[in-house]
Amino acid sequence: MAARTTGTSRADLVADTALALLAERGLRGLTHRAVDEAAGLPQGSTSNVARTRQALLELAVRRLADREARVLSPEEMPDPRDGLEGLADALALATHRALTRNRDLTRARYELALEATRRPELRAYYDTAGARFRDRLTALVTALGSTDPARHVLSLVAWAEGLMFACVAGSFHAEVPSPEQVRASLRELLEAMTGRTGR
Amino acid sequence: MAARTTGTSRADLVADTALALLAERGLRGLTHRAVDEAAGLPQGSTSNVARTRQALLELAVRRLADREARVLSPEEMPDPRDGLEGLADALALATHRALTRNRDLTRARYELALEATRRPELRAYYDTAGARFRDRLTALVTALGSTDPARHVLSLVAWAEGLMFACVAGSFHAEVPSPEQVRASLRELLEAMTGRTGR
DNA sequence: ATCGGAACACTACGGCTGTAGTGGGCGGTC
DNA sequence: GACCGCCCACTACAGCCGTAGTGTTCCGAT
Repeated sequence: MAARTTGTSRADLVADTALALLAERGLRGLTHRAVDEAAGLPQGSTSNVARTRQALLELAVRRLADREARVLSPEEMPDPRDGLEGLADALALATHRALTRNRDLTRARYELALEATRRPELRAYYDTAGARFRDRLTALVTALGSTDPARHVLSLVAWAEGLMFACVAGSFHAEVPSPEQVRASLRELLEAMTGRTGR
Repeated sequence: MAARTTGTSRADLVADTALALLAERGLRGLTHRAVDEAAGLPQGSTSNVARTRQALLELAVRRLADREARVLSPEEMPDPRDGLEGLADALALATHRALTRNRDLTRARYELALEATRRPELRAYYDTAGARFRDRLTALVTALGSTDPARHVLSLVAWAEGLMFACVAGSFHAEVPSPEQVRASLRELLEAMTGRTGR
């Protein structure tokens, strides 16, 4: 649990606690009162920050988008001149972080993604953040000589997303794969996309 | 909604309705009374078939495993002699079906996968079904000359799973990709795994 | 110093959910 | 034909959830 203790506004504290709760107990465990309790706030606090459930979900999604934006920020993106290896390294690192340090955030994201299916207002945040990331990725694979950038970006994102989902929601194994394995698979993928043959 | 109308036992009707509800309204929308109503059964029926919520979830997961087992049955698997193209075709077809005809089933599976994180009893069904499918896939990629079958199977499954999740829970686009695109990407993946270079 | 407003703590309530209990009808058995 | 057991419809109830309302406290502006 353990959301921020200081320095952040009350709304951020509520949002972070909501995300932690989402990761731990799912959508069904996210209630106004549960957030109050988990955050150590007096009863009614969450209700005041976000009166309706819809508002609470939007608060959580907005906060999630904020925190993930920092992780996938341009500074974290590799230099195009680092080529295939640079991109593979950067993506492997981001994936690995999502499964370790930011595991709760990742899990909360999947919970909310499913919910966003039924709440169009939530979709907006996902769509814009996702599109921005994909645009940057498109530029990178194009620079690498991709023969079909749009399809290749979708493929890359799907691969990473599927790996993360499986690790976090346990389709195959609870252990996170070693960064080397992730890098190896990513290199393979990228090589296939650029027509290069593996070593 | 429209679950079965005849021929199936009451328990199956309840389970199918639960799965449909899960796809449409998520875990929060799955309640005993909601199933009664959606299935057109008198109040209390679902409660009798599965008294506790845990029992209802297990019923749904068991039914899901049954229905998916038919889809991913050995008969649907390609003949190893059909080679790379055969495997790519089969996987593309299965993926495409999961996104069209069996879309609700796929969505329900993701809902339950997230819930299974917190309910170990549900995990068992996923684990065994998944392991069986992966074993068959391992044999196929090995026959194709994969240089690292275990990792390659994980990679293939992650790719397909990620694509399906994105299409169903809308990370990038609600439209399902054309089967040709799916096949193209799969061929690329498989070629990379077997060291073959794409034409 | 006073006023106004915002953030906050607390209470209330209608509705829904999970689960237990109870009686009735129906089919198979001696 | 009488009996027994199972499945089923229905009711009951306690707990929790979302949301509205109300009074209070605190702070900045005047």
